[in-house]
Amino acid sequence: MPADELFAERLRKVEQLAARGIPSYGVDFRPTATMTRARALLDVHEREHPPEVGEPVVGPEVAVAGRVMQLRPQGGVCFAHLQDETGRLQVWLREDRLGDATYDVVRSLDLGDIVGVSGHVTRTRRGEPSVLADSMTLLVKALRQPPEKFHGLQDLETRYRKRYLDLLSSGAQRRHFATRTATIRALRASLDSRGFMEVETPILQPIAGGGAAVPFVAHWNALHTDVYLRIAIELHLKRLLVGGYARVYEIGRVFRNEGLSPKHNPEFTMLEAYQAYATYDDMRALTEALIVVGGRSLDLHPPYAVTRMADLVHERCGVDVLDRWDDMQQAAADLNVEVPADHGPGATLLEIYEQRVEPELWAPTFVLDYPADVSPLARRRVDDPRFVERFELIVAGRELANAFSELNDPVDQRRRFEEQAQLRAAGAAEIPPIDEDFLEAIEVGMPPAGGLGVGVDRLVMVLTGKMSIRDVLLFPTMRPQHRSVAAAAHDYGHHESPSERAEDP
RNA sequence: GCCCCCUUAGCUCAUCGGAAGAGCAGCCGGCUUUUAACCGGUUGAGGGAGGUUCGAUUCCUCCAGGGGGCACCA
Repeated sequence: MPADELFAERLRKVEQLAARGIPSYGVDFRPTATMTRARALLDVHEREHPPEVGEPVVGPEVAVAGRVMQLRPQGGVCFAHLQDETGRLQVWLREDRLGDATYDVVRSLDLGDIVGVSGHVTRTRRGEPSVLADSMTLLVKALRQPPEKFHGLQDLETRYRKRYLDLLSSGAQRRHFATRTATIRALRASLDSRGFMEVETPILQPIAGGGAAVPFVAHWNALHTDVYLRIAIELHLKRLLVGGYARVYEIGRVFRNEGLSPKHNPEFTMLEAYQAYATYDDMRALTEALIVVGGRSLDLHPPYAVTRMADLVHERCGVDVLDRWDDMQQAAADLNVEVPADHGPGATLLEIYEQRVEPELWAPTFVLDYPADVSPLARRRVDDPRFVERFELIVAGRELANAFSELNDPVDQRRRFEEQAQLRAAGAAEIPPIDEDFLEAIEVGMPPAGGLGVGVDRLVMVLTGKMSIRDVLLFPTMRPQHRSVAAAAHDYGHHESPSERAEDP
């Protein structure tokens, strides 16, 4: 039967109930127990009042509410499994207890409806814990069918686009996303307990800096100007260090105008934390402390391996990159690593590392000391200014964390921004323009500090063993479907904006 | 942006160059301790647009969406 006929059939039931004065929505009902709690009450009752053989169990009275997931009507009796957040429980609906009027409602129940049931917890002849209903109230008539009751929702696209269907038909999925929340809660608690202050900083920015990524553009009608969605949190948190806070962090969404992949979602959750009078060595300790909070099944117990990038490349590729610094392009060529000709030694070294070393790093490893020219916000090493005090934590070939001793020398910072600006002028759209407002803040004086960024989604992927970032996002970004795009364009009307006038690259 | 694969009923799955089949859900009837309840009856489908063919769901082209890979990705 086509979807619209199934829909019409349920709507017809709503009207029939209404004709008899029975509402299908907006009915107040106060559950006194969850499904899990009601089961527990039955267990306790049976322990304290062991039932005689053949005698019916009459446990405590409860009121439960949930979605109808299974229906087994058989004439004057009907068994249904109701589901709430905690689980499922059978309710036992009898015509002789409910009366004709209510039992007519039972006869019209469909899978997916939400009902409230009051009665004593008991156990049926087959031993199934149940609520023997003294009353039943229809709370919601579902107009659309839930997914197939046995196989659940299989279609990946539907599970991503209509996550509510995925969740309501899969307790495993509900538990899975609860672990994501638990992980984030643990990160927050850990930072709070270390004296970090959680803050909120702007998402709409005139210059989206703090990283290298093409930003999303938004239009601000009142000011007739475009603004950008942030690509990182960094620069505002550093302004707060200037302002005098010693330890700040934010867990929030950042946006990068890039393609989709199992490891990339255009919007994702970043944790950034900054600590005054600390270095990247302190950030390493902090990273270990944070990761172990969420790390359960995986072997993520610190201490982790610590190696310098130059040493890793030397060991794994047999190339002494420090020796061949001025010859790095040739070193890459020798290793069959393709590098754009305009890459300097540092960028070339990073390319070699990312292609040849990083994918092989499975056990948690801190990779230390990145080239300075690819790390414009990090402090140079005193002993070798070609490198900065920066590390990434690599687990299973993925970057989980990125941290450095923050650059607080405003003169060096300006010089590095200007070098970056040259790359931008040469066509690197992912390099942000110089942020004078940020430089001014640094010029007021930012204490030496360590900073840490953690890709929360990737952390959750590692902790839960998921291979796709879509599986740790409740609502992953999906390509808009045509019908909704047309409708949205119509709803919003047409506003000429700089972003619309700009050529799409 | 490129390459490969996928799209059959509301859901879960079959089949096929020659009348598209099932389970669940739905509808009608039966059933007062069921468990993916059961029994009888019954409605309903090839993502979209073209092309090849006597005939296309099947073969071809394009489009859309999805999955994987590449590119991109501090």
